[in-house]
Amino acid sequence: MSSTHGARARARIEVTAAIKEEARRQLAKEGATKLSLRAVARELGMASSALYRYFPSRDDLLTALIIDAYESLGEAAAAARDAAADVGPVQRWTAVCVGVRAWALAHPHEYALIYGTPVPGYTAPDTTVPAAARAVLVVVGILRDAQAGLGLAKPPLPPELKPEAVRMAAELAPDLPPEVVATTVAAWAQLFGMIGFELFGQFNRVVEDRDTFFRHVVGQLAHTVGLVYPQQGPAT
Amino acid sequence: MSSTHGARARARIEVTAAIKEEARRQLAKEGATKLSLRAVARELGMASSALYRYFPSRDDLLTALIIDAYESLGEAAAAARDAAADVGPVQRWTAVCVGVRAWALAHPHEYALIYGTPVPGYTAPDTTVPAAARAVLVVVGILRDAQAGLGLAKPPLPPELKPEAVRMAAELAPDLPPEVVATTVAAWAQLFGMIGFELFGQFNRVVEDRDTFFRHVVGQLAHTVGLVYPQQGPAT
DNA sequence: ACACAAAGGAGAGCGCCGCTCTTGCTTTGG
DNA sequence: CCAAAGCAAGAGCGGCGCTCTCCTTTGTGT
Repeated sequence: MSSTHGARARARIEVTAAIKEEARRQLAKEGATKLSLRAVARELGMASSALYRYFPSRDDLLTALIIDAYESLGEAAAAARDAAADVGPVQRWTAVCVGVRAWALAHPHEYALIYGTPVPGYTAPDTTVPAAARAVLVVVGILRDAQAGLGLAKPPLPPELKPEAVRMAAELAPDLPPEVVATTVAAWAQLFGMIGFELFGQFNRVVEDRDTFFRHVVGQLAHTVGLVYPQQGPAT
Repeated sequence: MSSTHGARARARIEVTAAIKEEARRQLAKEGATKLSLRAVARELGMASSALYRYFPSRDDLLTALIIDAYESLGEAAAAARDAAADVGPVQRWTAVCVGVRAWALAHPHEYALIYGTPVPGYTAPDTTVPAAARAVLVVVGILRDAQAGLGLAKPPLPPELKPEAVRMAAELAPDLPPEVVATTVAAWAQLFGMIGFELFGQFNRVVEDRDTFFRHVVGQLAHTVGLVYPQQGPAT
């Protein structure tokens, strides 16, 4: 029971939070490569060596920030879904995609941290996996709702990809058709291709009206994953 | 005309090439963040300060490597296209996409350099733009050939995106339908979403048979950009 | 042919960085 | 009450990007 017993344990929690807070500030301002333990310690008025009592290395600090970033993105996605609770599945899908993009634009360095180039040694610990899954589970939930409601179209899938799709479905959403799960994973990756291109400057001098462009592409993606416009009424 | 006159100018070219070569080696082995001017100089047996006669800063060296990487990718794309000269447009599209992915898998750090997180204060100089365009112009050429041959389907496009599409077409391929150009840009971004996810570990424990998965998604993308299977015969 | 300017190379040094080790001090728990 | 554990601080190591100074080599105009 030495969790939050004494003042010592409490202080440790507070200092850890303060370190992460300051690190996040530097991350947002300068990016991951400029984040330095010495600068964090300096800003907090402590010796740089003392910081190693809380994070054994710079990469461990970054890992903590990565997990927080995944959580933050997951919350943004969930919030976007909840704000679009009373519209059709396609609109809800679009809302979540737009929300994810908005989060990325608002937190570019944190986006880069989780979806950009991995850090030097680049072995993501398994602790990041559940956090990373949160956002994608939001769209999976939308597809689930759509299936229970208006229904889902079954995207085409070549037979040689069927076993892979079945495996993916078993791991991500056993109650959804494998075709839908496989296509959703692809759409998810494609979504972040769009966002990454916009964020990392690949759309400079190419795409100007990015809001409209993004919404259109996301609407097309809704089609490919099996969501259809409610007006068209799928067969049940 | 002091271009390649004396032995001095020649030596400068050679030393510059040697620096880039060694830098590329380190880049391929350790990644961009680990690339250090001092290590390059050490490996070349020269003082680190001497290196600044050739590249005024580390970022300038990186910029040179970025341009080379774009060129390398463009050549890989062109080679894939030429190797698939005698098949239909869809197969040629697929071949180029597969070639781009293969290049990325073979040169992960160079891929990360150009499509991953940009370096901190770094804004891509305009010299990189034409190099970056090479690869995408390869697929534009395929679409051009398809239009001249079996024809192109016109992808759906909402009216509010029409002016944007027209602008993009004017800049990239004036002889192609704006709908096709806009959709191709989106597909290009989506393609790199897939590649980035695979390369940066986002597909770990999610997608296993990545060859098959990638080929399928790329085939679907061929549809969305307006390429149709020759067997189905488009209207002319 | 020779002096002179330009270019390249080498070393020392500045202020950063991540990280370790040692030395004390404070809190904690038996 | 006292040993053990936790924590802060300082010094220090090697490495980094980059600058400055000094010296040698090279090319060139007279």
